[in-house]
Amino acid sequence: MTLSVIMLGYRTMFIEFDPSESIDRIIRETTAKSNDFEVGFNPQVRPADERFGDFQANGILPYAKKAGLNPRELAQKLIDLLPHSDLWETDIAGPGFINFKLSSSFFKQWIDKFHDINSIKNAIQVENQQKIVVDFSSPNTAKQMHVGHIRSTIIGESLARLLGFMGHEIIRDNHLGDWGTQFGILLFAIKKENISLSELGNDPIAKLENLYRQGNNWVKDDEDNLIQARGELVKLQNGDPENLDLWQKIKDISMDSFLSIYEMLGVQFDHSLGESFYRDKVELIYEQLLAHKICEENDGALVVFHPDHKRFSKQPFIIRKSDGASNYATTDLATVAFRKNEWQSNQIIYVTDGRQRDHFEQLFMTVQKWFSAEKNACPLLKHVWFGTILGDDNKAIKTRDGEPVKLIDLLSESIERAKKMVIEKKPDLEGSEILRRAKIIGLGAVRYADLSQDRTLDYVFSWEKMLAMQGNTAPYLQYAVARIHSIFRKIESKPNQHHSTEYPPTTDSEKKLARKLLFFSGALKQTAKELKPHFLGTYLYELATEFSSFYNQSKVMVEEKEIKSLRILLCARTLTVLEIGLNILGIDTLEEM
RNA sequence: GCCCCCAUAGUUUAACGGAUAGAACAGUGGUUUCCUAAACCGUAGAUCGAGGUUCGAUUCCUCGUGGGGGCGCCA
Repeated sequence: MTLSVIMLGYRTMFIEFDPSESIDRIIRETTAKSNDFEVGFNPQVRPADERFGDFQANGILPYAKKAGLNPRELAQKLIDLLPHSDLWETDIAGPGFINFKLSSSFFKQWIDKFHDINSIKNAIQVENQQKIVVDFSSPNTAKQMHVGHIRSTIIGESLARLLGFMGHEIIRDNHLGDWGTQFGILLFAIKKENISLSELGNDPIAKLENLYRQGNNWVKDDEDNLIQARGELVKLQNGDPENLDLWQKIKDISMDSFLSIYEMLGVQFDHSLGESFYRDKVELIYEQLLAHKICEENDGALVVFHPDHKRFSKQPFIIRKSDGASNYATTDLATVAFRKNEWQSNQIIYVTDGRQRDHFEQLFMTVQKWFSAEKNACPLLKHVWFGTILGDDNKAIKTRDGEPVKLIDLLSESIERAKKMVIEKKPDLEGSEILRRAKIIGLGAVRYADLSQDRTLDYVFSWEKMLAMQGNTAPYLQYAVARIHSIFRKIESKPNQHHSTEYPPTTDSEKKLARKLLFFSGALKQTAKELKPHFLGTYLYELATEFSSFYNQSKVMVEEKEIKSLRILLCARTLTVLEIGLNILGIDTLEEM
């Protein structure tokens, strides 16, 4: 084999979807063969500030410090050892950073190679595929979905899409709250008022919710009522036919109302196994946990203490109430076992409000001890928690009269507001088209508002902000997509047609756009690692900004064929990346806005 | 009382222990015979306080201040 063949080999071999992996690999291979570095040297390759290059390797600094070497000299040694490549230039900067500046040849080959959703998807597949249950949304039956459920639904769906895109097997499970105390209260109210469930009118779920609220007041006012309500729950859980029948009807009414919302949001569950599904699986939990001495009787209840934990050694995890009824801790335990033993899942992701962190910490600790005692491999358990949506007053969002905001009302208002924007822009559009666009813009805006910032933060709900055309919003991203489509209409071509170019990115705006495209894989990986969709959102916003800049500076429809072909290619790639990214966030796009 | 989370421009926020802390909105100044100006380009402005670890701290540790949340039969 001649040298030129080897070089050619490098040239094609190293164009990977994630350029930082190429750089990481070549550094590791090089240092492994050198006496100056220990095996396992970590190059710490990161995207670099534009001023310094495209990627940087920071690993020399800590390594040199530990080895008592001069970092700049060591960096120079490494650079000298690296095989010559026409894919990048290197230099040493500051105390010992190694900067990699990718060549125009690299950019050109990269945008040629990752030309559609399939090539990108193939390139991002994980090596160790997992079977992951994503437990999200989880509304309570007998109540309407309200804003409190939107974050779980939107974040959960987005993570499910991302992990699925990366090659994991995803099971979406809607863990309905259909077996808890609220049923005791509701059944009590139904009986007290002598209500017939088949005569609730055209908004049955709203009627039930009012009834529940009324029941809740009765229970609060009078101890006897509370005892009666708890009694109804115990009867239900013991299989009382009348209560079971009522319960089933309530569940059906609730599911109808949930499904209409899930349809709007493009969410489909593989399972909706609520707490009730586990009602005959809780006895085994009590037996096993008692047998392993993981739980104990305390004040009539069955509780788990964790002596090895500073707080949970005293704060109990109640798995059976003193009246004998199960609670959500019980069903959550049974649920883990079911997902592991029946579905063979090796990972479970729970998407809930941050206020449940203690519960999940206790649950996970208990599960680990339990599985260990049973000699069963414990699935990886992750609690993906999020902050609260706040109103103008910086308190949890409520309607004026203090009621929770119904999710359907919120989504409808967003669509209404988007409709006004669409009509203002294109007054002559047909009504159905106005509505189609309004849905995509309005629902996208609500979704993106939730996904664009760190999920652990609370955020203040603002129509003006989420529907703004400027700034980090869904309409801005959708507008970038629409403009790209517009270009393809003008040049009478399709974005998904095969486009190629012999001309590398050259001008400032071409290079910057191409450069931003290369960071897509990094954004996906970081989002998956942290389970935080805002990393992807921030990236897409930066890409859209870069595109808008390019759009203003670099006209696509130019005479020079080479330049035109390159710019068409950049537009097509930008569109592909934006569409993949937005789809993962659950946001639809428009060809025209 | 115990514990958890948060604190970055006027406001909303980004930053996997790395270089001169990056944006957006609101200010302010500009760009349109040109693929959607719902856009783009300038400009000004920030790490709660005090210690510590580190070659390097918005990031890690300790203490303090301020805000939010959780702690026995709700989920």
